[in-house]
Amino acid sequence: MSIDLVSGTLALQQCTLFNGLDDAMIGSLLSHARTVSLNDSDTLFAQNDRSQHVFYLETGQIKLSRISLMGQEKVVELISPGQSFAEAVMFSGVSTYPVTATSLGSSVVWAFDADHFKRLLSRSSDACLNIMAELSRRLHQLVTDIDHLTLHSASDRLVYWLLDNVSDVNCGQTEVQLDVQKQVLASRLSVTPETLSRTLSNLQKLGLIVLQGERVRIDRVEALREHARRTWR
Amino acid sequence: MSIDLVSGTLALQQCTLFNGLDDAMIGSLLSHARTVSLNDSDTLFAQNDRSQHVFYLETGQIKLSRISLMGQEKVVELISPGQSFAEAVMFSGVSTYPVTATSLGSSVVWAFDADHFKRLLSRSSDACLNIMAELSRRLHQLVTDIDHLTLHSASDRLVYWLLDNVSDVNCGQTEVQLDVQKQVLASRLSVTPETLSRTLSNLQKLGLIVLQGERVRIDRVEALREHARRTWR
DNA sequence: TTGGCTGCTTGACATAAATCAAGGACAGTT
DNA sequence: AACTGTCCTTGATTTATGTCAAGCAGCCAA
Repeated sequence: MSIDLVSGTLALQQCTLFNGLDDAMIGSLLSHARTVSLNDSDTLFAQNDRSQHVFYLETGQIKLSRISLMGQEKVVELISPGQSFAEAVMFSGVSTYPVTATSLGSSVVWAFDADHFKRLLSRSSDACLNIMAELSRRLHQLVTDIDHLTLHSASDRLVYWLLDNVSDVNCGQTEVQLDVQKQVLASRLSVTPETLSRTLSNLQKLGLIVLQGERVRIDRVEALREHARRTWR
Repeated sequence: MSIDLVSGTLALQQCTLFNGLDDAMIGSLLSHARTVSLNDSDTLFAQNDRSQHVFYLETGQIKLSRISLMGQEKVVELISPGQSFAEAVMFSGVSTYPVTATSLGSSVVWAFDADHFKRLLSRSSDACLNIMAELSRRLHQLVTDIDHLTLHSASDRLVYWLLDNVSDVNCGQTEVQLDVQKQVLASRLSVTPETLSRTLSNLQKLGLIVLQGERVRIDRVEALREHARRTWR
């Protein structure tokens, strides 16, 4: 299905991957793009599939994961609406996706032809600089991830994730919407669902959070932050 | 100190970060560059320092590490001669280094002005595409690192590292030069020096490697590879 | 209601790796 | 040779987290 030019342009301009491109370029991209509708747990592409597209998530949620040699799955990243993904593959010379993209719930993504995109970029170093910025940000994010995964305990990783995902802090009190299944979050944090469950209830026992089904209430954000800082084990 | 134009150009052309630039551009970069000589454990820049340069390592070895809130150090990357580093910061808009760069032994690095470099890039989308490729490669590398750090055991991580660092395979037999202190390697692999020591001697007991001081001999590379594949725990 | 999903929690147990602590191997210096 | 420092190894012990297994809660369909 094709995408409405006006609303499409508006959407892409908000996305770091595209915002160095002028309207004509975006228009050209959109006219070659198509939308893909996915149902829950549909895979958009699998690890080692030939990579020919760059994607933008319009609605829904996409899980990027890797399957290890032993068949274990690890969630590498969770994509939210408005984000682009699979752009790094396009430049790296690798011709297959290094991860599997699965839809959580139903999603709508836009697929852009990678070669076409690259040709456009070769005409705009402005856009290139933007993309380099985006790639660099992701690099830093990954370095921080490694940091958290290796330097800190399961409990700390959870706390960092919670603090990174607070929607809004009002006088030190806030809520976090877990909008993923706990087992997905567990994989993202590299712990088992069991440990995540125990860690959550432990934090509750400590009076740092209150569990309310899909949400987690944090009464004293500072106290939680302090906890992560102090309990380095 | 300034850098010889001819040998400098030759060197930079070998480095992915620079090989999209034409000779004139490289010349311009070199004329603004300066060399920095470092002694063992000198720091080139520290985490949170203002970032103004991009670096190329001529000789020696550089350790990029992060200090966590609790003062623990984690080695993020080891730079070898011929590699560039700190280029991601330049694009990301962040104005401080996210890691600390320390010299292991004495090193010589070339420092390039980041703004000057960026100005050159804005005139060559060819060079940009090259750099994007390089950044993407690093992204994939980091994703793989996370994979190894979280999906596999300490022993597996060591085996992967050894296999990644074999110099040359002759009829299934080869050697790995550990050219870093074991404690640095341990940090890179996110284990304690004690565990690394035990793991190494355990692999030796299994007849998979032979320890020879600074080097590790691998008699049957395939057997080692098989070991990592089988012992998923 | 009943039954059958699927996801979450909880408990008992196993284990890899960290920690704590001591000793050994070198290399450099006096 | 003896001293000193740094790095590495080895052993004993602890601990966080994974594993296995059972039970519970919510949800949908028949």
